[in-house]
Amino acid sequence: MKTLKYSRQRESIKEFLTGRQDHPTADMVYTNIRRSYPNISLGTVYRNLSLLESLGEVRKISCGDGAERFDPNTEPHYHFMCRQCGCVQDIPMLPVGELETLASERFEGSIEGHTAMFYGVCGRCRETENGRRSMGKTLDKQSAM
Amino acid sequence: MKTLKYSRQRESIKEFLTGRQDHPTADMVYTNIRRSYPNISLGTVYRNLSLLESLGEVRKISCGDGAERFDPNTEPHYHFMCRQCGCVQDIPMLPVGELETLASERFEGSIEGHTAMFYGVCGRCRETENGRRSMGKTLDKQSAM
DNA sequence: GTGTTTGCAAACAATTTGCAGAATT
DNA sequence: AATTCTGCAAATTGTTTGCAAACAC
Repeated sequence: MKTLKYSRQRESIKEFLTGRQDHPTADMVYTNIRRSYPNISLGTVYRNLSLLESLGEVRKISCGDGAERFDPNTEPHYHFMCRQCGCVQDIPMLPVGELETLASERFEGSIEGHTAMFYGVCGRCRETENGRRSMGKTLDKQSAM
Repeated sequence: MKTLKYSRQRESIKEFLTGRQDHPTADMVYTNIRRSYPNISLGTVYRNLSLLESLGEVRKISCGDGAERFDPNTEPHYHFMCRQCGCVQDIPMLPVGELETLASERFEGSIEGHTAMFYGVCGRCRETENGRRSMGKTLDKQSAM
């Protein structure tokens, strides 16, 4: 049998994720959880994140910048990624179901869902960009916290 | 200065990609190009793919299944990924620009573009699924060719 | 006690990079 | 001749896994 046992590590990973809306990577989760659990290992973080994902309690999002990101919000919704700072945010709009209808019309497979990713410059970067231009490297990884 | 010099390797990578609509990974490109250029190295394939990408001649698509895929079609368009066999296909529909308008309305950053990925079961898998059920592993990597 | 979860380290997979030599201009 | 590009191998990065000990039930 495959019963699920309690683990404070898993609990705190879930709790940490729930309190964030920046869609952290496994490594960001690890770095932060380490404050409360200095002995937790990266392996445990990965194991729990994928367990939580398969339980449907978190969702994984691939944004093509190397590491996967994790989202505590499992309701279908769209994302935005900033080409300047690389941050990932939620887009506060309802997914457009009609897209799937449109897609199905010309597609021979069955369509069960979809995701969307918007690109551009986030609000914070836009301010900076307006002030002083060309401040060196684009898309530098944001710090662990 | 940063001039671009001809290379038969790059040429053949581009040519190979153009002839495919299955969005191969770097490794698939490598395995196939090797028939014409047995000495080509994986590093060269990666270097050229990202060069071509930065030249805007191919597009990279991340579908969260480990490896990035490459698409010779740089026109904006949507993709589909089969949860059964993992294949990635184009969706023959025009991107819906209104999505960006909708997203902009409630978002403080600037939106410059978007992509969408549909999920479901592809036409070929649907047939198989109807015939005999539960044929073992789901989502097994497709062969290199 | 039985079975699940952890920490650690080693294994893996995908991608990048340094360098000397080959190819292009 | 000056640069760019290649092959090779080593290095990085992100993620997974085997195993003995720790923990939950």
